[in-house]
Amino acid sequence: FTSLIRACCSSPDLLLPSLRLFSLMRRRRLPPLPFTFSALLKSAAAARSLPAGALLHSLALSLGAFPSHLFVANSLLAMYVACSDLRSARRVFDEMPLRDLISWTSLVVAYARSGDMESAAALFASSPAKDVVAWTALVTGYAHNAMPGEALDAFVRMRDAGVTIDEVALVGAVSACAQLGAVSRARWVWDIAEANGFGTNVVVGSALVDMYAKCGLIDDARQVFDEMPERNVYTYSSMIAGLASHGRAYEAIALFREMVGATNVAPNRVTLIGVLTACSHAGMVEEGRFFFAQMKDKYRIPRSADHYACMVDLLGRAGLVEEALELVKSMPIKPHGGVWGALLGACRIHNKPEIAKTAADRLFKLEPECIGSYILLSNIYASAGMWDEVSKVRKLMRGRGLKKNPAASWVEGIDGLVHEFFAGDASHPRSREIKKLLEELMGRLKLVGYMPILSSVVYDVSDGEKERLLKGHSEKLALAFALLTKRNGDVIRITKNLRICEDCHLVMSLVSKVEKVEIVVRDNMRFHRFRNGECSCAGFW
DNA sequence: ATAGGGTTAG
Repeated sequence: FTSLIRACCSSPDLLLPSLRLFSLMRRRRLPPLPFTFSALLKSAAAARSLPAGALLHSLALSLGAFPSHLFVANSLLAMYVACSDLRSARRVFDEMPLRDLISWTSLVVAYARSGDMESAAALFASSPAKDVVAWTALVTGYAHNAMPGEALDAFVRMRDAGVTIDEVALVGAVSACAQLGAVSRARWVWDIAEANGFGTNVVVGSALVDMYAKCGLIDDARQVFDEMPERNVYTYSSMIAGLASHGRAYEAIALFREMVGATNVAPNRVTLIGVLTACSHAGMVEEGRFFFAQMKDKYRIPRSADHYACMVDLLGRAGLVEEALELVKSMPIKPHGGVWGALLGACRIHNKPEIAKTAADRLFKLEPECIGSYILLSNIYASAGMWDEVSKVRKLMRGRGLKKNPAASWVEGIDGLVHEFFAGDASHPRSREIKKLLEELMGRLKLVGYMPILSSVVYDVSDGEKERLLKGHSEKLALAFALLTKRNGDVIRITKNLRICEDCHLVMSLVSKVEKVEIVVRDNMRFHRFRNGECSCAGFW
């Protein structure tokens, strides 16, 4: 019976059969083994069924399997973690008369999944022993909670502690590098993967593809992809999304065609998001419509609100803002913030204050705390010169206690350190030189026809003041610093937390030509690669 | 016989 129940724990659909086997076993008066409970609890965990888990918990108590058996207690703990019931997990942990490393690690994971990395780290620190799995739980916990710096730090400490790194441990570090987007650390992690032969592992390889793509090294991502001995839906989805974010839509679509035509790897909803984003970032409206139409029947993928958001983005970016609005209205499922946000973004590009109002009103209800939509709406009104409306939006923001998060850019220096710049900020030690270089650079650009795009400034101030504000944009400061410190042949890589503005985009293009330098900017939307006066985004961003 | 893994969207 126990073997049969164990065979059921692989699939969430087999929870009921395994419970039925258990009751049959009880009717025949066969006493359950501790392993029987472990197997049953694993089924409940796989099905994420808290009711079934709690029932098994009380049965284990009454039949004496818990808390006396460590394995059963650990299985209970794992079940509560899988069902994201942190409190019950903690209670089981506290009631255990004996705990091993597995119990400690399970609870670390429970706290990490709940987003409480402080408690997770404290628990990890007080755990009496730490093996590679425990360390990995800490590293990936940080990575999952958008704390990539801490994740890498923990990874380094794990190595220093003399723990042998395996594939799973490395994946956490790779994912952290993807979030950081820092090239030198990405190379370092890749070296570790190579040295240990981990690159052939599908999960590590897929993570590396994603990491290189997010670091702006799309050709390296492709190389890792091409050299992988085995690829699955994650690998393809990462590569397609990476190509999409770099504006290489044709390659993304070609890869998708290869995937569905020449492999046994079935695309999923994430893959299709990559494909639709690729179309969007290249203005390929007809192709996007085609893939969107094919999703349900050809690939058996239901169209989610996320897919609609991609379509709204695609249509809206291409100037079909009214059609995008009609698509939202025709949706069979409830549009979420992403859908309205895409519409609002389109209104910004094509100056549609009325539709913007509709979209923003929905967003203010759906995501009242999200600052982005207020700023977008206010900027749309500002470009239309509707200053009264602008101040109304600003007032609304103030009333809700929302503060704009400051624009910032980062660039990795040759010292390997990441240098941070805020808009109009003079705190960098080399700020004077940066400012001087910018002045001189702007002068030179003007000789080749550069005119500052004053409309990129959304404040109602004089033209002179607008030009001064433009010069202080964080990505320009980062650019100047990079020009000041770079070696010949270096690619300048800048990361920005917000979308790059039109004026900075123009300046990057011109500088790439005048200074004969390649510049890669990662903004919050995508990558821009500037070479010889041209950007890979071809104006779509 | 129990613990740790990769992708997406304004």
